[in-house]
Amino acid sequence: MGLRLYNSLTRNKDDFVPLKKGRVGVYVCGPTVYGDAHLGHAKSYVSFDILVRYLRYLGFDVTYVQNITDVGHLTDDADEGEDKLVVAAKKVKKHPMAIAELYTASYFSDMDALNNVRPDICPRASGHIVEQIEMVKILLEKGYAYEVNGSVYFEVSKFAEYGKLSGRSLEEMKSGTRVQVSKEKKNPEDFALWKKAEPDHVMQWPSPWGMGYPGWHLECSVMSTKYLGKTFDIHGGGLENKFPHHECEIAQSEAAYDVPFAKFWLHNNMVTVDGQKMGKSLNNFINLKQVFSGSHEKLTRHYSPLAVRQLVLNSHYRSPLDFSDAALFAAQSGYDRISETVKKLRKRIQTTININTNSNRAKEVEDQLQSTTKSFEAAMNDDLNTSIALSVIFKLVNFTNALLNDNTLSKEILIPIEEKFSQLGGDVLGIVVEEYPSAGVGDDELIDELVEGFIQERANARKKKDFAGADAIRDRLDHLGILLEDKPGETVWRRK
RNA sequence: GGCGGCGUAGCCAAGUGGCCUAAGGCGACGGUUUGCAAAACCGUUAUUCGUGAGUUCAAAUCUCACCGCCGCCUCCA
Repeated sequence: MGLRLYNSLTRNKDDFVPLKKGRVGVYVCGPTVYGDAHLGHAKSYVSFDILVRYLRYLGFDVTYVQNITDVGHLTDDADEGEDKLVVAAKKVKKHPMAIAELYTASYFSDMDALNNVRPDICPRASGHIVEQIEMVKILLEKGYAYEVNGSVYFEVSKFAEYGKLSGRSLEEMKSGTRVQVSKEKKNPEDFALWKKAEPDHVMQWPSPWGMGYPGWHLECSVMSTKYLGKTFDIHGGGLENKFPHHECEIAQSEAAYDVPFAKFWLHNNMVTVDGQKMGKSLNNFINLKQVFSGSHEKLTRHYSPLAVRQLVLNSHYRSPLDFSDAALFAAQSGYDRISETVKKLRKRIQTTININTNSNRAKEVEDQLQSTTKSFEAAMNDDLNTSIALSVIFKLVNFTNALLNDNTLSKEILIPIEEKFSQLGGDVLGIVVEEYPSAGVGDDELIDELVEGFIQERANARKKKDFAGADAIRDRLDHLGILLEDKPGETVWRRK
């Protein structure tokens, strides 16, 4: 059975069949770059990273497009508020584009740390103003939009299928009194395609309707079409953008081109922090950099980026995920366990002399790897059930550790296990990496030397049966976050 | 007010009619190992899935009611 994905458009798990055999176009709503990436970004982009990685594992040639929003999203009401980038820029007295540049770099650095593959194309909204103006022109020509006083609005009632994604009817929306009515709009549900800019507005461009800037839904329609075509395979984004953002994208694109927009709509769920909604305007969000360094009052320690990744994979992308210090701690422990096993396995492969001494275990290993692959693919095929996929990796961890107790294994038996870890845990899930730092992360030689010195001292004490002295050394190092482990013939250390 | 979702062990979390006397991880406890630890391995840790009623041969999974939590409807991944 092949890959099935939950399609928000059909409200069903549909068999995934690409439009063009062997090729898949994926568009994911990217970040608005006016602040550091937070836990919500982690869940969202790890989830879609897994989609892309798994599609590639299945052999598809994937084009992954993720935009960078550097203009156009406003602070409060869709058509009345300020540009968020402008607000952030004013605070530090910089040009909005400088803010966009700063946080774009910050975003990629955090996503790299989470081991997300880079999208193939990361188009900027500000770099596609011309195309956005073109699309507005088409919508005006076709009678789906109207111009008022230098601004252009999309007339929602002209698009019969408006609401098909979010399941809202126009009647419902009309009854909702919370939509602030702009006096320029014919109907409250109409949305801006192009907004007239006041003279002091920093971000503005010339257009047939005067100086202005694009509406907040337009960029995704334009850039997905430019790089993936008018109809493409998968559009992903956060659940909170299902309405109105994605609904408006569909309306604009299908009205303009008369062909279906995205075939599959995937929505990932939200994160909470200690059970509370995390929102940019609520000021309770935790940045990824704070998690990686441990510098947030809600955190008792720092956590590895890949532990955060593992916590995301521990639940399903369509389930909400609650971040808490305890949950992060658990994910870190689990991540460390997998890492230690893979390290141990690789070390054994390196040090094992290549003689076939215990080939009767080869069948056992082969069976295990086969069932691992089968269970893993079954889980991922079922709407990317990473929680089960992760449990399959843990079963392989358990199997491997038990196997490694046998000292008579040949290299040939161990190599396929390592390859399986690298493929499923590495290529697909992204939590097994090619190179692990030898000891503590980022430690310089000085620390290495110092710890080795203490280990030597302790070894001398132990030789003399001075266990109190030996324990004192270990305790002091433990206090500094350095763990000693006595292995046969050597003592190794790592950071907590 | 309208729309949608969730409530599973100490914690995170999968499962959505029979394979469930409910994956997996963390934690805790016991054992093997160790000078003692750590790591690893073995074992224990929900007879029960918010509460109550119903449908069914069969329910964590379907229906209804109630309680609690959350999201969207306004920028947000």
